[in-house]
Amino acid sequence: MALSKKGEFKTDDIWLADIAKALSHPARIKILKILTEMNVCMCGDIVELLPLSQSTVSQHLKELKRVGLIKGDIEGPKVCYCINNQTLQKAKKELDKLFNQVCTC
Amino acid sequence: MALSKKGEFKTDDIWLADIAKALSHPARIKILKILTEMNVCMCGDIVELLPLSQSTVSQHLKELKRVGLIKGDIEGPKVCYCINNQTLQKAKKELDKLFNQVCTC
DNA sequence: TTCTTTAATCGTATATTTACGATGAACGAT
DNA sequence: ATCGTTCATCGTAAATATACGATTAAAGAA
Repeated sequence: MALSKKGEFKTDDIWLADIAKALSHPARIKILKILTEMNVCMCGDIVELLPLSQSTVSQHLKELKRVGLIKGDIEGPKVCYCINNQTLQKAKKELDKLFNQVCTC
Repeated sequence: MALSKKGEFKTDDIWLADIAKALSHPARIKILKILTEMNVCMCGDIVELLPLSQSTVSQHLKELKRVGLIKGDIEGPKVCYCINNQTLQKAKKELDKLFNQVCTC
């Protein structure tokens, strides 16, 4: 693991930081758990389970979608949200890599 | 994994979100890597390796210290920073738990 | 067509984050 | 006692995040 000098940040670090940012709010962590539990569900269902307004939940969903952790399929007026396993798996792998690098235990 | 209703967020989710927040900037990810590579080092050494000012790096170190991911031992005018393996291990465990819950792959 | 449902977006307010230079405090060395 | 080194903190500016209610858009149902 070479430490590059002053230059810019590595693409990998930027990507991982961005994933971490998406996970940096308890509402978004809970949304991921809800989507797992329900397998697939609508925004309204999630609003029911969170102490937040519909517009705020929509914003959190947008952030999770931005980094690709979830997908949203439009079905008429509804939107069917679900976990995006591909990104999730990559995130898991990269986080494992970081912790294995950094953890000396 | 029971989904609690509207109420407040779970303590575990809040803690994990807070750890994720600490990891949500590439500078802080790189700092963790630097501290691993060097084992132990001063703030000045880290400033040398990042495209940020001393005061900004100090703020990032403070954020990592806030969540307990690093420790700082004062040695005269210097401060010796190092990884806090205990918190790191707990973070790894909790993140693994989340991903194992959420990842259906 | 009109009404209802669903969810995104707009407008807005407040708080937090990120960044910098300048200053200050702590300590060792001279 | 003074100087240099090291790092935290202060003051500040700009950007981003979080939250809400109100509005809009899109589609199915009446």
